[in-house]
Amino acid sequence: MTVRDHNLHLVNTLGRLKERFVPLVPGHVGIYVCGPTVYSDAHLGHAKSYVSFDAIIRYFRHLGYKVKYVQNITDVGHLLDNADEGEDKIERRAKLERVHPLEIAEAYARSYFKDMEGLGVAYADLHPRATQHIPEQIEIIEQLIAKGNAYAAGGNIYFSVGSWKEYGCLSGRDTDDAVEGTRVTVRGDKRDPRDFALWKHADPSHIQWWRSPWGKGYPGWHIECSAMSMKYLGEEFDIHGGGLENQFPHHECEIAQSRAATGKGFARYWLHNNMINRDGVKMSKSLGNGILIKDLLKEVPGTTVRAFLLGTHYRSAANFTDEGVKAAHAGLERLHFVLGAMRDRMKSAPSGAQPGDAAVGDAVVTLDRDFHAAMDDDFNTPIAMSSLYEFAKRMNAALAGAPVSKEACGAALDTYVALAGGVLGLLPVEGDSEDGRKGDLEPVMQVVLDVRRLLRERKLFDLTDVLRDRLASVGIDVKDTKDGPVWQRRG
RNA sequence: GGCGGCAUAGCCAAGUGGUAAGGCCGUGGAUUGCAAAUCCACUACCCCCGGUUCGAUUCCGGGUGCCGCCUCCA
Repeated sequence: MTVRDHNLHLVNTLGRLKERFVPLVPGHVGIYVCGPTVYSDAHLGHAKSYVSFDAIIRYFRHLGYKVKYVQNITDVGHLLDNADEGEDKIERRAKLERVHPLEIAEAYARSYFKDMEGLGVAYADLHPRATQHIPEQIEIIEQLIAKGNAYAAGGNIYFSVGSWKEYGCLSGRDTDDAVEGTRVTVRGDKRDPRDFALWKHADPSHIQWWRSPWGKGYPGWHIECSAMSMKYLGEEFDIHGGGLENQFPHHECEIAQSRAATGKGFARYWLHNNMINRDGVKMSKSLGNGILIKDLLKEVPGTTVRAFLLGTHYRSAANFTDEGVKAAHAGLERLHFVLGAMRDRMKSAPSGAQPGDAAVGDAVVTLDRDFHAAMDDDFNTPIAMSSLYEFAKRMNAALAGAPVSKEACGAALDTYVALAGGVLGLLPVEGDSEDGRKGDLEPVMQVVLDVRRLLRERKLFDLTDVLRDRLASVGIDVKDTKDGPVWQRRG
């Protein structure tokens, strides 16, 4: 498989510049994206992040790259951000429900994957778990100690930020100033307030702990991603992605400890997706305005959620509003309509050159060019989607005009499906729900529509309209097209 | 308190130093027995105040608002 010609540029947080993408190994892309900490159900913030990266991964594959996508599952280690006692989120939940922490992690990991399936997000090639990579984490810590970048204090191991001059290269933070400006005193065992834990001593109340050269304990938050990304992608790899909120300190710490341990460059391109708000305000548990993915999917199809999310650039903050979702849904129906129109036409289109082929060919060429230009420009999905709408408009017009050949229509269909469906995941999957739910009613509807046709021929329109209204009242929409009536079940 | 980002039509949202994509909604038209769908047309002086420039929505400074991170901790 060869890689298609492209001019992909992406904004690298490391350096804050738009750079041309050049893979470490030609034809291959290694990418690591920070996965969820599985202690509760996934919400819209997760959806924004993982749908964005899903489109990015799909685009790389579309270009012909062999992609190795690694996304971790964090099942240990994060501490509650606003708790005084620094309690592990998963352990806290486990204690509440009186089960083992891994049961919590397992349950929510499943829930997460189910949500992602609902959103049409493809699985990563590997979903490694933090608790299954403790030895790898310990090994890195040992390397850091040996190189003088980490030290033991009070049973804990800390990374010495002062020993690593590049610290701050990602977030662009002048850490010295930051420290100066605060009244922070060096607390606990740290030599420097900027230092962060690589390994924590486990006190008896801790449920999950592991043996280490430094006694019973558990890993710090940042070290897991260094261990898992480098294990599966190498000490230097192409792309590291994640949410903007993890840029500092999480990713900053990852870079420092990884580079210090290996002497290699770690990730070459850093991609950060922006957040999602609701009605202009952030979503949070305390405000009670958060939305769980599984709840939203009860209201609207996954493709609608994708259309809404991809309608905003991944680096821009999205604003979730009910109206916005409705708009995304309505627009998506047009994208689905033209798909159906092309598929229908394939059944009847003649072979051999036809007068309408030029218009179709034009629409395809324009779509192909504009879509790729948009995605090549830092994965600009909103622009890519606009090229889809432009295509739909042209294609609908073409199909209503001069005859179109099967070949031309087929080429248009293939391109459209590859881009709208394959890359952005906005098209219903073939053999999806719709046909299945229609199946059992098909013979009955044939009878009903046949009778209605006879009534129409006799111009008994009051009766045909009653029939249509009554069908609508039981959730069946009938539309009269010039090729005859079509029907579908709503909802 | 500190650092960084954003602010575009009723809603969602791209983008550019030279008078602003696309989607939804709305209006008018074509088509239709009607409706739906489809197609065509129309709808924004880009948060406020200064500055740079021949010219700024796009650059700089200030203000306001919102978002993220840090400030307790990993």
